[in-house]
Amino acid sequence: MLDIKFIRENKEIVQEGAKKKHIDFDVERLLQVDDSRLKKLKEVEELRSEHNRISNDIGRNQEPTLKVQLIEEMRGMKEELKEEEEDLKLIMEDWQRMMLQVPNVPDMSVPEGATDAENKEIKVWGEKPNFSFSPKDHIEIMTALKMADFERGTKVHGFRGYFLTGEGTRLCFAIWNYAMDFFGDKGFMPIIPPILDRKESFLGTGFLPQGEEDLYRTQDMEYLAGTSEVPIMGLHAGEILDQKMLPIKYLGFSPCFRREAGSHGKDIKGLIRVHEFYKLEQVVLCEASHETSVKFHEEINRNAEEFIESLGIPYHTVINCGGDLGLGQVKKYDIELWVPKEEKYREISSASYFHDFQTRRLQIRYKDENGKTNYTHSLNCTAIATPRILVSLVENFQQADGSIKIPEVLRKYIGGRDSIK
RNA sequence: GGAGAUGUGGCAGAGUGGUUUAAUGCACCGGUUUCGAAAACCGGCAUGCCGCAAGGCAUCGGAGGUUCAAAUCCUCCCAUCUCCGCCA
Repeated sequence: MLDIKFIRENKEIVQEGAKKKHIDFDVERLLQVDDSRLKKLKEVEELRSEHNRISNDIGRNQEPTLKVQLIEEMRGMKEELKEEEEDLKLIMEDWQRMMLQVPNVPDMSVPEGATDAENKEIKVWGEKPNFSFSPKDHIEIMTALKMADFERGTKVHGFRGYFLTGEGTRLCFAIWNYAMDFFGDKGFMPIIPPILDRKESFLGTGFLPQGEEDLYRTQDMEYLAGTSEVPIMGLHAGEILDQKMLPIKYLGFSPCFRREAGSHGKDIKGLIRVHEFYKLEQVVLCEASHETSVKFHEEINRNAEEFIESLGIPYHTVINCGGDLGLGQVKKYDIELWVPKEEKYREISSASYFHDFQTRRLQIRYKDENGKTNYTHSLNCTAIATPRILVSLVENFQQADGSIKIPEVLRKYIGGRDSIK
């Protein structure tokens, strides 16, 4: 959510921002609704003021006949006030609905474009493997090594189901434990949040009201989060933090549930697109300055790059174009890993910042040194997602004999072994 | 799942229909005093919105309702505590 005053004072910027994001939003219409909101608010408040004044007089007045007379008078006024309040309520509902739809303004550096096809590559790292044999895809490799069972996964879960078995499971634990150490060293506090959450945190982070169809919902009207960003952002909702607490850096670990509605034809096999997976996520709350947000955005994205580099998997980083940004995002980088069999890069990480878009919705604030209350800024970036990482890991490190070479840094987390056979 | 109790500012805590613009204390901030500090004294001290300002409106866990008037009465929801049941 944006500040209505900011919108009023910068309506061209907000309108241009929506256009760049390819989101259909009419700022003029919002401002018209806001005009009527302010007008009606003034009328209602004046009536209430008069109403309160006379009510207090009645309370103070001990003379019975005058009291009865005033109470009679108030009845008529009450009717008028009720009507006006009803009008205001309707306007407010319209206003709030629109306010939740105002897209945050993308940064100047975000490239134009409608879809992810127009994201711009800004970095390439690593050497793509040259195989002396015909490489296999991750499904074939992992099935042969009994690291995963897709057929039975489908039997038990249905479409997009999978079991991780044996060394596949061990490899995940190794990656999680390595990531805990790696990101822990960078000052992130590990945290396991509730992933079955009330709707407030989804509204606050911007996954609702848009995006309802991508979420699983329970019979108690709770939702399963698709990322620990949701509950972690909810963690400090409604709080006024001490500036000395900032920046707050959390490393969330959680299962993630995604319905993948509308993507039925895509990635129908393997571990690329699944309904449930596990993810370690970097979440940062920092002071309300654009420069600080940018600094942390670069930092958390770089953390994710360094993690991938330490594993030795070739990747590139892209800056997402306007049309590929979410409602609240100001700017986003995706890190994509090389998948040899497909001969293309696939997304593993996504780093975004929001300014105060999320924290305004969630009411996460802090007092600065002047005693002024500000909304914090928020950012998040994948640390590592499993089992998707396994796709690139097993395909890039597959050997002629069908085994997989384990990256140096992971070995101590998997019993010192250097390969999976 | 059942029964009961409770929910008031950063904290403690008064307030059960109308001089409550939410008492009082603690904490915190500023001042006086002091070489400096403590103590004492004086002042300030919730949040949001409208307004250039004066000022006004709203908020006592949340949402509705009754009333001329609600922290106070009613309904539903949420949370906490105590007990019972169930359970990894």
